Amino acid sequence: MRVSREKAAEHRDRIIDAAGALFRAKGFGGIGVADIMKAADLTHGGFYGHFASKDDLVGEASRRTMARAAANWTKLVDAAPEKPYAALLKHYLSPKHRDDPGQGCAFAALGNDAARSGKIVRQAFAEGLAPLLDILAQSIPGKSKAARRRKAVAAMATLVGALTLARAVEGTPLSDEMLGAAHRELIAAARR
Amino acid sequence: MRVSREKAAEHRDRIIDAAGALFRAKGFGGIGVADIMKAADLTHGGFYGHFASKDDLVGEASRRTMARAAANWTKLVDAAPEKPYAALLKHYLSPKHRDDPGQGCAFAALGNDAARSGKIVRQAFAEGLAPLLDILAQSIPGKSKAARRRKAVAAMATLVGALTLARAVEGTPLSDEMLGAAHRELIAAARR
DNA sequence: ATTATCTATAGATCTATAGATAATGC
DNA sequence: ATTATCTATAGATCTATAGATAATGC
Repeated sequence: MRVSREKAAEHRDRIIDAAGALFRAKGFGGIGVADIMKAADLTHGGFYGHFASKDDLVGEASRRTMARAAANWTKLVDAAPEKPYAALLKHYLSPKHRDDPGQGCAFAALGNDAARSGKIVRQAFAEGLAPLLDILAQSIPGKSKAARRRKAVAAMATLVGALTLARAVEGTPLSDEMLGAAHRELIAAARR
Repeated sequence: MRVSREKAAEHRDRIIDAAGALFRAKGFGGIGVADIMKAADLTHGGFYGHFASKDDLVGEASRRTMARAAANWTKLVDAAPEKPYAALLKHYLSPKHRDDPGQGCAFAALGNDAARSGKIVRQAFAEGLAPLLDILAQSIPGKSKAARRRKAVAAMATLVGALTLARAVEGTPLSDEMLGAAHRELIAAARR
């Protein structure tokens, strides 16, 4: 059956949201169009009325996921104006974040997948990363603007690496140790 | 045609080496058994005489890749006894390493894939990570053994995160900036 | 006789498309 | 009449296996 123009737009929205979660949980190649459509409560064939290809959806879903992350970081920072950096670290390096990749950071969930993707996806990841680095640079203590920027970029690497490794060794004692050590060292680096 | 017992063992070896490179370059799911066998100059069907399943090969190839990394790090550290930590950083965060994932660190190339794998693979990654952390902890300056350990774990997160992100945004200015900022901040943290 | 390898294929899964269906909106 | 969705399927690819082949090594 057909559906109103408004409903169709809502369907497209649901597809992007379902894809955003499933890609992060299983990787770009680990989930098929049919399963994404099933999660959005639509049939497989309808997909190609909304998107030109699966790659097209990969880009859309990645952009939305990263834009939401920036909004979320801004909210976290605004809610803790006296210690914004600590609030970001606590949130990012929590076991809860580690244990729910489908709702978490795109860079920690899909960094390898993006690296293996084409220029368009990598460009989208670069454009999604920039605002997170800006928020970090504004939250982090530091002597000069250049120093804050450098610390922010390195802190992002530590956050993404710690979460990625904590997930890769999940179920072993190294997993919690990874989150704890990264947290403590980032706090120490901020005091420099 | 059949082949000697010795040749068969060499074939198995070649399969594991080809898989080690191809998995790192394309991910566990991004390369098929047929292509791995072709890279090893063998036919597809012969695979199942050497391994019980593709998952079996994933484990073998991961273990070998990580064991070689530990040997390589030891060699790097031994070759620079006066500044072992700096030698490791320079090697790991080089553009050359970024641009050749098939010959590089398994954690930066396959961290996401490992996180989505079963317990057996994650356990293998944990066992492969431990010796790298030990080498880092021995190379890094620090007040106490516990402090060196903590710095080593956090440094590993920074290294893996920086390389992963540099690859994810490869082709944009952020890529080189990521390697440089991680390098400089890790050196600064070691001086604390 | 044993066994490492090869050919051929079964069975599953995945992207993408073609054509039918049915409700919307001019 | 237009168009969003659905059914059905083509074509490609992937893991795994069955059976044939041919060289090794007792």
